[in-house]
Amino acid sequence: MALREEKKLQTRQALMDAALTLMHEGAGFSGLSLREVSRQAGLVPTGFYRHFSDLDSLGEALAIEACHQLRVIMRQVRQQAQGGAAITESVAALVGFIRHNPLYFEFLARERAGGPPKVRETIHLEMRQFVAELADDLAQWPTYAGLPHDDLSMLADLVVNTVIHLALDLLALPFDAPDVEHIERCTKQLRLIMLGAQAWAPEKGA
Amino acid sequence: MALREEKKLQTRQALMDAALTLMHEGAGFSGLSLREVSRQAGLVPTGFYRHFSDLDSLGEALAIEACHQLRVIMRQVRQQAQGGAAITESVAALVGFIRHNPLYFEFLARERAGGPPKVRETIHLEMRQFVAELADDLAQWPTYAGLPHDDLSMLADLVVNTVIHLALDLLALPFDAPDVEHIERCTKQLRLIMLGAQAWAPEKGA
DNA sequence: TGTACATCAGTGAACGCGCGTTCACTGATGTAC
DNA sequence: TGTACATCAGTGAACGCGCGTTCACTGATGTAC
Repeated sequence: MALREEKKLQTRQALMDAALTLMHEGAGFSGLSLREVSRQAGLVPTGFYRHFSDLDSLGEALAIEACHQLRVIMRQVRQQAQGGAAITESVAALVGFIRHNPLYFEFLARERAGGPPKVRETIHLEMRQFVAELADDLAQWPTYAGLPHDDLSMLADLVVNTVIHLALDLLALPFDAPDVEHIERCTKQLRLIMLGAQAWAPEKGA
Repeated sequence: MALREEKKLQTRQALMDAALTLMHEGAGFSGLSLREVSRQAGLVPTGFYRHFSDLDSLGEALAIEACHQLRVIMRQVRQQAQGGAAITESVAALVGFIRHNPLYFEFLARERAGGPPKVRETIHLEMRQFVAELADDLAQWPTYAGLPHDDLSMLADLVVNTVIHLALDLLALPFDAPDVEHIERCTKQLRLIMLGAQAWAPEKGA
């Protein structure tokens, strides 16, 4: 029962890749058609139903997988950061990951606001999870240890936001365009946020 | 030639409103059809062509109008801010505007990342304009007067971003849901950013 | 003011097309004995 | 190991439907005289 199962998973992945590829070229997930995606995956339209009940279901699978990938990346970046790397290096690492596998990031960035309700909901829940994890991390730092949970969450939200905005900007550029400007701006913004947090901490911790 | 022209403008506006209404209920601009929009506007499909050459052209018109509205609002909010109002009041004013006319904001927030290329481009250009205007404003403040133009632009970008994120969150909520939490978080974030900017200013101005 | 003509926003029929979904099928893969 | 049967990923024909777009039209509004 191994060979058959494996081939099925491959086809399923081919469908997801096909959707991402078409979205990259076109007008977002809502603009896709079941036949178009199946064709791109080298599958006859009716074969689609062996893997997903409809297009929305594929959309949810994409949202879940994209969030999973982002989570893995965020964990690595955070581990680097705990190893003492500065903001500059963390941002560079994130940019590397984005450039390495851009299609899932593009999906997240575009459908977070513009996608079908179910997809938006899935992404939204995952994002809250990221923010919570980052807030827990920040609580470990001596500078922010005294902050109430609410404030840590607010800070983490601001950081995640700023980074997502960088991702959006990078994905909007052609693949070979110079991106130094955007990366530097984001790095500065994060440094400014951290300065703000330091000024915020004693004020609130007192 | 006044009556006819006026009626035509009314129908054009009806088409734009129809598109916004359908987008609010459904899956974004890419999910709209020309016939659907025309029907919602009380117009026969072929009548659409008297006003727009195709759906994308309507999309561009929506982008331009939405940006125009946002610009007007931002100007008012900034004038209030120059009158000495604190961040809290500025945010409250912005929230009021968003709640008062949410559909154009929803269009901007959703299609900024997820829409067709032309629409994204239009919104992107307008956003850069906002950021530039805000940067000019900030340069008037004594605290930031010494900052280089790049840093002001970076700061303005961060502020605009944070506010847009608030708008996205508010629009994702049901109309009558409690939004105090989000508003407070955004207000805190802006205060933190301003603290960061104050710490940043002498560092760079020296 | 009245008349004859021009404009043009909105109509309605018609077209070919890609869509999502159904159904019965094929044949390779997996299982039982 | 060999055989008979079960499973099920992928096929291909067929359907009814809404789509975008064309075309010739109608009749209210606007203009010239």
